[in-house]
Amino acid sequence: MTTTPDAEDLLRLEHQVCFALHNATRAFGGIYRDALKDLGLTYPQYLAMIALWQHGELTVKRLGELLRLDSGTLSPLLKRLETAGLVVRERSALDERSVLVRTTAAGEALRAEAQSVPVTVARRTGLDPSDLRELRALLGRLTDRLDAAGAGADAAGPTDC
Amino acid sequence: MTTTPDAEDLLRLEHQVCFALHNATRAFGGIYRDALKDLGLTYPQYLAMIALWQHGELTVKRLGELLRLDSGTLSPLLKRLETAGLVVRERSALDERSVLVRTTAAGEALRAEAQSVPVTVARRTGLDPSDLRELRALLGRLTDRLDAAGAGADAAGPTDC
DNA sequence: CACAATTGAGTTGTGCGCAACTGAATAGTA
DNA sequence: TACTATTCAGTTGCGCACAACTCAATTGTG
Repeated sequence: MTTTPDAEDLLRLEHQVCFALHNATRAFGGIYRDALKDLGLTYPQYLAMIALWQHGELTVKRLGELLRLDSGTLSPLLKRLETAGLVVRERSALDERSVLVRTTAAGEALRAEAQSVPVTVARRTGLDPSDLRELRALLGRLTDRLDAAGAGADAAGPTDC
Repeated sequence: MTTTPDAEDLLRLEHQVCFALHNATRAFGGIYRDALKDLGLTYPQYLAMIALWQHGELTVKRLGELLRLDSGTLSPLLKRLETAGLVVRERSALDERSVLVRTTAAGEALRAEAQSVPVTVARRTGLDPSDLRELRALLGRLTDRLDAAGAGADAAGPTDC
């Protein structure tokens, strides 16, 4: 049915969706790097703080689920946040395998400063809030789809070739 | 005009567009990692090869412009591709500051194998080509906008607050 | 209860991405 | 023609992402 589009065409840089995605992520990263400089946070650290502000005390595992990160990334990241005095880590008494992470007073204090970050980013980018909401929803669906495709064997529907 | 949305709301994990973007990029990365395993390439290396297949010989600088990467990232990446025997680097005779990068025979041979990668990825994700085209265009505009905002001072238009 | 399997956090190693820097080559200018 | 400024590639250092691994704690099963 679909005439196979010229194979050559598929390998053009401009045609790689993931490349466009990658670039947008990095461009956004630059904006955030700037906005977060004063807070002394990297963007992933900022996301971790957001998760902790929002949910309160979390295990490393739960935090990893929320942020889509494994312990290999989170452990050193949390260690840096702890060194910065923003969080504390403590073995769970109920399950000694788990480690509970929670914000310190300094970490909570940072929350007030962080309020301005989304505002700054929105202003700098000048993007329409409703467009952003739509984009976010679209990306969410895309990620779910890709995760499903990554987890199982072939996705694309049961009747696929 | 727009009633400032609750500041608390802006710091919710689900509301971070960049987070959604980041996650989609990483989810896509997983798919590509799989698809590229046989070629022995990482995703950024794959993009570099695509650029070289498409444009032929390129300076490191030009390649960096195409891929949105600086020499700090490209130099070691190209060194790895050279070690793998896929590209060669050579000082330009016209301008001894520049280094020309081009594919080897092995690098060209890999092109045939790489033809299947976009097909595999498309099949695994099962995403509608027209949706993808639209998403790519949207992301392109977003990136341009973010780059402009990052380069200049405040973007958001001249009449912004 | 004993013991294998699983779970949770951490470590190690590799590669990417970026800032800040070095050093050589070229361009621009007094 | 000297001399400064810029350009280009590369290096260093740091943080993130991920695979593969370790080790202790817990769970499941006989």
